[in-house]
Amino acid sequence: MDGMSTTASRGTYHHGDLANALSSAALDLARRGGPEAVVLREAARQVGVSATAAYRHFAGHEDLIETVQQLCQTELVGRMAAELAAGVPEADPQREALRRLRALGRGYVQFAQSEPGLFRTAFSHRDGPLDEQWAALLAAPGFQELTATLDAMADTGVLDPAHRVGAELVAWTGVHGLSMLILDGPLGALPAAELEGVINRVLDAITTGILGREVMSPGRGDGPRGAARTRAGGPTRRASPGGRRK
Amino acid sequence: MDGMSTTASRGTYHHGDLANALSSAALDLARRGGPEAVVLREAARQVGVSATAAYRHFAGHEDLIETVQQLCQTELVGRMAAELAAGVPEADPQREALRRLRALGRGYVQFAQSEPGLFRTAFSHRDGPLDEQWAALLAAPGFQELTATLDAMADTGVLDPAHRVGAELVAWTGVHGLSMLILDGPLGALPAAELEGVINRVLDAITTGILGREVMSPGRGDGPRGAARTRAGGPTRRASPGGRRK
DNA sequence: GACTCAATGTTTACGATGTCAACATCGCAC
DNA sequence: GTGCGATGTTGACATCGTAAACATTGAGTC
Repeated sequence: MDGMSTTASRGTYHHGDLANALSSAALDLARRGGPEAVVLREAARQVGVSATAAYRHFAGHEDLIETVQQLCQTELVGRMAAELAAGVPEADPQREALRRLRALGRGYVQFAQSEPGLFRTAFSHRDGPLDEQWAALLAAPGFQELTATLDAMADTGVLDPAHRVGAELVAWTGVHGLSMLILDGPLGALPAAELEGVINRVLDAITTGILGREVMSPGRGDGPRGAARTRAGGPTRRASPGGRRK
Repeated sequence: MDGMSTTASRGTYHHGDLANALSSAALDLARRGGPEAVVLREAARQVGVSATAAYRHFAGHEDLIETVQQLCQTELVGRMAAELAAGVPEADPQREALRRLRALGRGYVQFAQSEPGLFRTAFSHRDGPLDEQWAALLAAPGFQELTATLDAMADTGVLDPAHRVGAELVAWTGVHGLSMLILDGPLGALPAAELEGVINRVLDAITTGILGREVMSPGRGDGPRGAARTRAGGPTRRASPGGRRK
């Protein structure tokens, strides 16, 4: 996807593909040290160019890191899709849908584990307009697969249509919180084997949470089943992919 | 909790309580702008002291921000406990346990919403030993209440003891992911009313996920129950990281 | 082919930050 | 009172983001 890009001691005055080279270098920095490691001067240094040259292609540090963030998000959904494709499909449509849901979740968490720097960068706090920040992610294959999978769950009958609405957010918040607590929270201290158990436990709970049986104890008839007001509206109206570039 | 602390133009050469004053000032910075706003020189400036004076009380910037992080975590659990105390107890022990679980979750998310800077700082990435970073949080009232509540759920029978193990992490990861996606993710773009719906939807799902009924569709006898390998019981030996100290 | 000029890089410089070293001032024990 | 350790201050340095002024190049145009 990139010729030689980074670390090129060129002889020509003009680089030829500085924008991409800088992005790649910055992405590498993010991979190693997360968002705070993305430093403009260092990226320029690695590309073999003066620091201020970056300003011909990026509005500034903020713009650079924003670009890197997009790349990180792309890698994330890539991993999700990869994990989905890796597994073997099940014959039964219902089980197949559940398998896909889990595969997407695992991909999400595995990406966070294997690329902590990129994951943190993908979700690092930005100030700009949220639409532009997340539009691409939501429209990307990995997330579209999630919607499709949940639809399949509803279609095949595993998932009560009444619980379909907002289901993507239940899944997303679950795996996201899990990933975050592994990277920046106390879960990072767990030994691998134990952590694996926790991950499975949470993924199970996410599935269960999406299926959403009644909340009150089902083993006893006394509980008024209404304890959970499920008035979740349609989330995330899908943002228009407006292309801005200063 | 602090006398006059910040913004004091003192006449004395010695401040008297610089450590606390700096912590408070830094906490304020975190409140406004999150972890990256916690800048040592600015804190010193607000206290009315030279920048390097801070080094008499903190090892450096890292140490300062680490202290602030602890304070943020304390405020978080405080909010959880407050939300718990605010609600009216239910007579039925089962419903009471469920109410408490939800109150803790709401407190968590509400803190993230009302104090985004503090929340982000509370979970900002640190390098140090994880034990020291999280030991206090896990031992704090707010989190102890969570354990107690889940125990109560198990004791009263709402929660199948088989699903008790790891339940705190299901709850935590859920509310944490929700909070994160609101602050640093796409959920921040949602209008308040819609967001409220999403929050309730996710909190419902968390409860359901903890209760953990079987995963395969129960409405139809065909589905071989076991589709989603619910082998969470594995090595989920309670989440508290062993207390090792540097 | 020489000229023009907009795009692309470079040098220099400024303010801000974290941090160190050397110095100043205070309070408290003897 | 006299030291002396604790606490603050001044000055300096490296690094970072960024702006201004200057240099180099390639692509057209005559």
